[in-house]
Amino acid sequence: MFEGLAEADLARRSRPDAFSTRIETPRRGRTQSVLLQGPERSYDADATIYAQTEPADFIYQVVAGVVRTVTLRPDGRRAVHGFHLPGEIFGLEREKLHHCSAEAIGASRLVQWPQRRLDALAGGNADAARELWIGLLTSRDRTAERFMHVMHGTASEKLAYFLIDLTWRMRSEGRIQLPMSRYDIADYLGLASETVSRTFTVFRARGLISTQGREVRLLSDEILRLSGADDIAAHWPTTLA
Amino acid sequence: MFEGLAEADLARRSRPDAFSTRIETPRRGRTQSVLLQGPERSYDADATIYAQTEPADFIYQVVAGVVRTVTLRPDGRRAVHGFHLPGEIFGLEREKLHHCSAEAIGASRLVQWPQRRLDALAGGNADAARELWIGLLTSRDRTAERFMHVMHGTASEKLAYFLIDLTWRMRSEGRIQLPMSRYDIADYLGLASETVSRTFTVFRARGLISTQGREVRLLSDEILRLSGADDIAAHWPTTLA
DNA sequence: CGCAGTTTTGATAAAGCTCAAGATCTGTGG
DNA sequence: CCACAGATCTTGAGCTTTATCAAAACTGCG
Repeated sequence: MFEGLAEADLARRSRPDAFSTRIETPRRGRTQSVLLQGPERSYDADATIYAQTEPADFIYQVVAGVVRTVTLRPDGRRAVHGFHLPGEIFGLEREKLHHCSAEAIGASRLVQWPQRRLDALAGGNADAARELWIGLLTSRDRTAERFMHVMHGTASEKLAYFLIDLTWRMRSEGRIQLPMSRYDIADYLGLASETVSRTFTVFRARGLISTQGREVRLLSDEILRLSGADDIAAHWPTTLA
Repeated sequence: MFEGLAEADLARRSRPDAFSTRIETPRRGRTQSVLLQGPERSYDADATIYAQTEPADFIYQVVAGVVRTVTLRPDGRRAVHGFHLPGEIFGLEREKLHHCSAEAIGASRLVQWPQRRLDALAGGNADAARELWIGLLTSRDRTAERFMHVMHGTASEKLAYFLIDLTWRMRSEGRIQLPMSRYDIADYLGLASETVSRTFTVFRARGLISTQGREVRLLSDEILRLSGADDIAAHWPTTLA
């Protein structure tokens, strides 16, 4: 089980020149590396892209929107494995079947790519293989990093880490529109949704952030220290919105 | 940061025929796949194999003994990323530097292998590349799986999962000699060492295990249910020692 | 406007952490 | 072989954090 956690970052976190093709994205005028090419497919809000135990024939790259990967735990609770942003790849499996479900959060557009063609790519082309390899190592490291933050941290540290990580991945500078609900965040961080809410309130009271609905502004870089995301902090812009 | 969590299982968890060479191990009469070959190096108990921020020139495979990978967190606490058993590989990094330290638990023997030769292997040989690829996917999945158990579980679930996982990896049937201290276990599971102790006591009282020092016997497969390690449970021998 | 879903707040209880002390184990020197 | 010292492990009591249960405020949308 437990696909998805990591692939989120396979493309985004790896070196910007990771894959063979690249396109200019309108967003913030930066280049965005692209692995997959093919016809786009649209999904409505809350549409299921694939379900647990379905054959894992394709991997996907997000073009627009956000996808969450999810499993239902034995006790009936939901665990969110990851949020997949535009440019990010998910659905890569070791086994023949998907180990968790993928659902669109809001209307989304995706590109899909057959798993077996990826195999060929990884085996046949040394450069591509190397880049895929680095991407996987990166995604493993990201999984491990989130693990450490979430396992050892308080609710504040978890949420701070979540906000910083998401802000970074969205290429934003201190102002993000959260696509997901408090429930999603809670199930992602291993907290109760009420605790997520309360922690937002605490952050607001301490002047670390301001919120309007799902829009969050980071007001103080104290939140960076809270998050313990040293690697991100090192590259953080000096001023916040 | 946060190397090590995953490589633990790179060799062991992947398909048994994962790598090109294999040897017969005396242990329990099973075969054990081996990736690395070369001169062995011995380490005393508590010896440091490599330290954080050192150049990551080699990867290692455990021949005998057990290795733990560790980082010191900003608040001074220690986080144990993984325990590496005989046959398992660790030290594979994406960056040029090691992101955590590796220490021998008890006297150990290791084989080392230059990182760059691994690069060549992955890029040049399609079969080997494929196997390394699968190994990494496996290790990612294992990290994610542990993540889910540890993030959402109670102390009992965490410890049960730890015991089951270790028993499985040690190819044991319900009786293991823990190489690591309660402190190590606590820092691995994100618990206080006192909580680990208390949970052992609870398990003993409920007749799930018996202990003598660091030897643990699993007495009831109820501990399997507790652990939620369904994937392992599916392959579990029907009787416990 | 009003409904359904979401977010926030409040009160209470449970789980696990901290501090503290006692018990057990292990290795070492006599 | 025994005694001792240091480390490891266990147990206890109180406290902090977070989950749980409950309800009120807010939001978006038909």
